[in-house]
Amino acid sequence: MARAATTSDAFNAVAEPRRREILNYLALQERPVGEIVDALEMEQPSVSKHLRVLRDVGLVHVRRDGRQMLYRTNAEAIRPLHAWAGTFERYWKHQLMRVKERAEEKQAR
Amino acid sequence: MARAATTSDAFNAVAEPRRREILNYLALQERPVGEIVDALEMEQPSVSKHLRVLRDVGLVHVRRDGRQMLYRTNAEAIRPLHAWAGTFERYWKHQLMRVKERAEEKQAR
DNA sequence: TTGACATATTCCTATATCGGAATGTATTGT
DNA sequence: ACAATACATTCCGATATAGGAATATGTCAA
Repeated sequence: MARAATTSDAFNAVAEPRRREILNYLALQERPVGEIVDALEMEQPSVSKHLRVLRDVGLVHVRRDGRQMLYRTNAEAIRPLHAWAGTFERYWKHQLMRVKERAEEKQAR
Repeated sequence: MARAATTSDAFNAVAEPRRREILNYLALQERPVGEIVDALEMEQPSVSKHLRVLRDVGLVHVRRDGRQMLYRTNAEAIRPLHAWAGTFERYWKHQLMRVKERAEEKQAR
């Protein structure tokens, strides 16, 4: 078999650096495609395709305004990702504490 | 061109569901490959390959113990992911607040 | 209706996997 | 040294992109 489809979930969608850039850019406020193209210096078809993926997994919302399409990041859809990563928080805190303890032991000697 | 290499960063590495399962499993304590194979019901070569990817991006640590290789999740490497997703927290909180406000307005009428 | 503008989609190609099967390598026990 | 155990790697085939170029679609303005 081959790899899982990118459109399957948020994890795959944000694996692409360009799509993360787009999400960052659209977090503050909605923007038309043309502005994304200019701001991020990407080809228009490329932006449209990435937006399509982001839209399919619900990471962005769209609405039409005349001939423009206004996109904005749907932060809600990023929560599961944050939540998953967050389950490891206690572990890295614990790891950091051990590093700190060792440093203090060394200091004591 | 084609897609970015999976081994390039943590985002790509965790895009694969099986690798997330492995990370979850190895978070609590280190385990030999064989136990991962049994616990997650995956083929041994498959597990080894996923571990290789995780190791290349620093998401797991390894040490040898006799003929076993003991792997454990390096939670530290997940922090950047958590941090990135966390930058959107204020937005989803804001969105939720608006939803709540609308509900209350409706209630008032 | 026609033309211009803003986006989306399609077609094509090179490449990056993922899984399965087979094989290679390292370490231990006898 | 040799067999057994525990993993890792390689080779293969099917599929999923990402990007570029060209084209299609939708909307507004005159």
